[in-house]
Amino acid sequence: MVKRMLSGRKTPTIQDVAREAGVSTATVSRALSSPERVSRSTRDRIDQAVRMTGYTINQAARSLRKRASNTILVALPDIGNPFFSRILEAVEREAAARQFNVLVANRRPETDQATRLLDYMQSNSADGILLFDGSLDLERFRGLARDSAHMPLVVACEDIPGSGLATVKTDNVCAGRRATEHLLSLGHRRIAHLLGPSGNVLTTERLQGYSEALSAAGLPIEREWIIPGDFHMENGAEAAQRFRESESPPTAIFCANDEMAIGFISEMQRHGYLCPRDVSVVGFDDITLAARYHPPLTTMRQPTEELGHISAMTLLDILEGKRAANAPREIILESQLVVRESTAPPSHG
Amino acid sequence: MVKRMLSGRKTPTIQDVAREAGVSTATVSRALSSPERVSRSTRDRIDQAVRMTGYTINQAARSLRKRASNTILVALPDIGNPFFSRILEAVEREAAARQFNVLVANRRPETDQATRLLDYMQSNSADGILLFDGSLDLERFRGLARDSAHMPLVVACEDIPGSGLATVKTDNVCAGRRATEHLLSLGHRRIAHLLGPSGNVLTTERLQGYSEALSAAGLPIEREWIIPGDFHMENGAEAAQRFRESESPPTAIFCANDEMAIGFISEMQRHGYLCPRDVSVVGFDDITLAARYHPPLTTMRQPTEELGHISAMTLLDILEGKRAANAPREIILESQLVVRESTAPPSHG
DNA sequence: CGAAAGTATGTAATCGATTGCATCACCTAT
DNA sequence: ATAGGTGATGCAATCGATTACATACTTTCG
Repeated sequence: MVKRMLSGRKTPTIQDVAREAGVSTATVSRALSSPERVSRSTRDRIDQAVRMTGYTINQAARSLRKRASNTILVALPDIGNPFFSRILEAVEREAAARQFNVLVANRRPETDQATRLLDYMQSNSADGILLFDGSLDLERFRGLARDSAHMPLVVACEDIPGSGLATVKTDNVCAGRRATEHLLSLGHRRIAHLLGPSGNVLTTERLQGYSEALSAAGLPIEREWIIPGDFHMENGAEAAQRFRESESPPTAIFCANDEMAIGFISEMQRHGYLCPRDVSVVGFDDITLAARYHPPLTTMRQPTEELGHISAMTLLDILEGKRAANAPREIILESQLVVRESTAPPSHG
Repeated sequence: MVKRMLSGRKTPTIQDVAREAGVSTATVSRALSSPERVSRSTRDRIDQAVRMTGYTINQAARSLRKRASNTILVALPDIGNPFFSRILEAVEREAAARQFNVLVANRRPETDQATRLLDYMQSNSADGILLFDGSLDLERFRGLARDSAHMPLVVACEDIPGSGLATVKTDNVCAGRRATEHLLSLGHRRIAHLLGPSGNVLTTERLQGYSEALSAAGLPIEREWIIPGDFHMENGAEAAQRFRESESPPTAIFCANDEMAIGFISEMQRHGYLCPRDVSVVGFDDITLAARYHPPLTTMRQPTEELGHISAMTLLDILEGKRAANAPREIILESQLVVRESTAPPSHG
């Protein structure tokens, strides 16, 4: 009876296991999800039957009935960026350890991201969202949601002040200030800042830290040396051009991420300038390559691993009811100044 | 009737839409998935009702009934590696454009990956797998699967010769040969090779290309200068140490990826050696940073974007029945030698 | 001894969308 | 006028797991 189906059979269902073990499907279901509710002997028979049939649960059926997909959605602005892909790596690790699947949604300029993300939730494809995309209009997103109060959503890296949402981020203002203070302490007085993408909280916070440090040192903030960027290496190269064309360029620059810092240094070196001899550079993130760049990059290290790990933990805790959804908290991680060789005192004060 | 439910309501279902539009659920379902099968007027009423209720489909219910999840699984060895995260980016773009979700599964050393991946399939969480993880024991994986012949699986980057599986890869042997030939043509005679992870097809193929080139030039293959690695920068640094400690080190090295090349150069430079003056280096992949490294890296460019795009297309075509699952084909993309400044003739022949 | 509580299991409704088959109205051709 | 065809729609079974409730049996204790 059993053997004749060996070939050409369908995927075994819980019915097959029940029949094989001589119990009802209810018992099988219980044996699998709460073993302590089933007697030892029945449990053994069921385990045996599971092995015999090669049964695996049908997630779709389970999701339908339980109204939960055991899946989280990770919304990223740029998977290709090592900073985010490292975070994704940590998120995936934590999720896998807790038997959750991870869906990724990269930003797509041509698509309305708020609608897209919402759709994942409303269609029951994901139970919660881990939002790393600072460009999403969160207000609108929550406006669209019919039940935004109970939407399991953890905002990471960026935040919406006063939104009351669970948030995991780093101390960007402070980090921006410390990066700038490092340059000031080396004796630099004319310090440029290469911005992140406009409209991004990260950008404004790092800029604020930069401004605070300059003001505290009694230095003016020169509009001209606050340079637009969007986290790509190309922006660094553009900034380098502006430096080279200037009559009296700054002696240092604080870049809102490492890629731009590398783009900047690379382009300067291509034209015969040396870092840190001619210009000091501080980056942000401490991507793997920063330590191996030439010169090794001074940068504000973000706790990438932790950002991913803790934000995932927070979301999963909410989903598993280990944490009240309406008791949000802001977790702020510390950045760390890593001094390497791309910064030095200015050559002529 | 309708309005009283405005607050505290459940997610609307197809039943709600049917009631609202005064038709059966069957008609609503048809109106949504094959509009041409319902009359113009009914369709309009249904569209209207969908808007009224804010209906979105319940994917779990649909998956259960259709036995398909509209989701693909991307299995990667290392999300954090920019080479793979760029690929993932391209995959996600293609999938999103075709309304497919993307689940990611990064390799986890402590877990049996074959079982894990299979589970995604058998539990109906994913309809197909895009396999970039060269370390998976594919034979065993297919052995475990009860129905491996019909399993929608596209192998990318690596391949299993004779497996008959749909494959998208680059010409690694050829690329390895050309990278080595480039060094030979500059006049190098003692050329080291820094390997990828052992047991990986990529590794053996690139090594084969390297060996072919040396043999063709009538040069011996020195075991000592085939150095183990696993694609991490640290390996490059270790290789550098071996160079420095050698009485008569090679004048050039071909590294199986850019990270290791950068690790190598960085460590050499740290000890006062210069690239390419003291040693020429060829990398592999052409990650974004390669062009901006110092010196800019000579490397074999892999068509990352295309690898992701084409492999995703292939898998999705299979899933959508646009391509027979049993009519597999091997697609081989060309790599391209990008000569920059990390290679030069040896200083003393 | 008998009521109450506890344990193990079964029955059947349920989650929400899809689809084979049946039905009905209307049209056309012989 | 009738048979056959076509197009639009409804009915109800179905996908596979979960779980509230019911049932049967066992243990405990006054």
